[in-house]
Amino acid sequence: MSNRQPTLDEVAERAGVSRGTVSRVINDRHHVSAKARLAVQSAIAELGYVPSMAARSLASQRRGAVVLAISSDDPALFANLFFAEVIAGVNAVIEETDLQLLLVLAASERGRSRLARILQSRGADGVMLLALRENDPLAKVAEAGGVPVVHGGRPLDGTPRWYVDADNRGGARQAVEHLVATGRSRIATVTGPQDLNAGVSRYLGYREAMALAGLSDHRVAHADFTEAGGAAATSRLLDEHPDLDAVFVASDAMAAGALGVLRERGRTVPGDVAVVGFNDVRAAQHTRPALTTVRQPIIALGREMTRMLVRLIDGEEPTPLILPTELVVREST
Amino acid sequence: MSNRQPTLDEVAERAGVSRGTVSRVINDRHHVSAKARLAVQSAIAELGYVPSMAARSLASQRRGAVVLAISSDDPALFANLFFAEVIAGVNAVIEETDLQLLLVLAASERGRSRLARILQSRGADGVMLLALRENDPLAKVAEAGGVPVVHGGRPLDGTPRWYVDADNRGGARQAVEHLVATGRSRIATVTGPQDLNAGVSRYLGYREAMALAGLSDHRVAHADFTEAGGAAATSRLLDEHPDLDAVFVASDAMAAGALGVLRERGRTVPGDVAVVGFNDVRAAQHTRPALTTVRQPIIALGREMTRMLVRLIDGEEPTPLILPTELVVREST
DNA sequence: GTTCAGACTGTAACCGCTCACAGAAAAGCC
DNA sequence: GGCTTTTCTGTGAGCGGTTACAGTCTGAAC
Repeated sequence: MSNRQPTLDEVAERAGVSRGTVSRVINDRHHVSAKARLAVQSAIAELGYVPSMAARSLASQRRGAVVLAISSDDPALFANLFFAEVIAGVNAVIEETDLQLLLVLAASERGRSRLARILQSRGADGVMLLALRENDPLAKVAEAGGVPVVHGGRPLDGTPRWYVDADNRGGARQAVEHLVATGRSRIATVTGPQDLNAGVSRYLGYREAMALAGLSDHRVAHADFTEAGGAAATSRLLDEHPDLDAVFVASDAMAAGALGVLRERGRTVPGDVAVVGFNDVRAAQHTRPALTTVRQPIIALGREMTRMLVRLIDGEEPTPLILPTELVVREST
Repeated sequence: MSNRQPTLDEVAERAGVSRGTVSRVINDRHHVSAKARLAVQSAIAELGYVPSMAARSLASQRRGAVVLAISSDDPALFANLFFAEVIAGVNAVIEETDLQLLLVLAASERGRSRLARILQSRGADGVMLLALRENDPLAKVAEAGGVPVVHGGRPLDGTPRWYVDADNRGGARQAVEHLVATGRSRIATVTGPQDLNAGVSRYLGYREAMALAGLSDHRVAHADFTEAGGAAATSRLLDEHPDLDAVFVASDAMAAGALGVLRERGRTVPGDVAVVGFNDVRAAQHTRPALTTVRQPIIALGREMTRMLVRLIDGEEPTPLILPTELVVREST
């Protein structure tokens, strides 16, 4: 059944031309007469010819594939809507090209060496990198591969040449400004991990907005982007600053935890305390009260990373991109 | 910087042997003297040699890659923890091999033809298929590729030769038996879509358990696995069968909807009505009351699919696999 | 001391495509 | 019509491996 696929030579013979001409038609090159092109095209159609990736990439020295490397291989961490949405965005662009998408989950040493092998075996024409912590060795591995690397989100240490990031700082500022505008002044924040750019930038945005509004920004608790962490941080916040009337929580998961603690502690939301989250994950609509939050264009992040990488592969020189965020006001403010 | 990678010939020369011998060492074949093997190995280490995927797959006619095809390219649908967890499981096994993982999101015609191209260009040694609805054309495309195909979950029409599935029927039966054991007898069910195997099997399990317990299984409402659908179905159920004292809901998302409706209608859970869900998504712990549910081993699903595919590629003949589910009792029963 | 099986090694023919180069055909010019 | 350009086409040498085959070398058996 699995009859040998036809080869370029068979197409050439059938079309009555030479191998070179068929190759030119396939790769849409100039210097092919209309007649020859037509003959080749119909031969291809009749034979159901599809060029062999392997032969093509051996001869041309490019691979026709890119890798999406995610710095996480703990299933619990990877199993995260964020990644799923990024992948959806990446896929949307990949589909328009004839590139293939290689997925590498690479937080461990093992995963990293897999990526290194792929790159060294000329296995990909480019890399997209996601979710890097401070000093993540994955970045070095990727950069050493000799192919373009696009970062999703800036790593904390140093700014890579090419990246796409959400406007974390601006979004945080927006959120806090909204709180100020609705009459809050003793505004606290629960931050994300401070070894992650998103954590730092959102905290920075909070401080900027507070400074601009002439408010004190000392009501701070650091957490880790998880629901439990958010709950604990909120608890500390209430202990230390019982007067707070609003809290900007740097992720929706943490905000869910915060809402729970506020309820337990007898504070009404948004009556006593207004709450703003960050990310706009689907669950944000289902908290009670529904969460006001900053929407991050995650799918667009994936899409734009991929566009940027494709441009790099084509030899262009794109510039880094910061995607705008958007405040979504619901019931919690 | 991107200095040409060393080739096999350079390794051969440095080791003072022929190309063939180097190849044998790399592929761990017999008939290589210890001396030659050692010389080659150190030459490889010194040169940092990594074989070229492209050349190797051209010559050997295998690709060193498998594709995971997901029948969904609507970002909203794909952005689903289910898929993320499957991918995590797949990755865990892939990491142990030297296979690469190609991801194809293929619900549309375009996605499907991409998969077809990959297979026809001998771009993969095997395919894993996920989330097929009745008559999903993706299945045909995959089967036509001439490489082994492993299904994740049985499609509704026909049983594929190789698949891994969760024990949907058994899990449903377990759930209902639990309700019976805790003293319920007027047990209703909200089903999933009946063009999806999971929907049908869970309904079947419900009916089996009811029959075994000698109870009537006529309290049924069909829905679509979404929260809104589950809410609407529960509403209908309460209208038509106000006497029900328990409901087995075929997914957690639908169960969340059901809990909302029950609360609105003034029924206490589990006092008046016990509720069991299915899947054990993370959110199930956060509903109020926390949801009793059937845990599906999603990561294991990905893992076992991949193991099965690897065996097939190695020429073995694995048998289909049904993974056990597990009842997780929380507050709603 | 032959003979011979068996372990090792080298050789060379592919695998299916790309691409630089050279030759042929067509077009443009005087 | 001859000559130069320009456009098209064929040719052949790789790309970097795998693998069948043939040859070499060993030690054991006779």
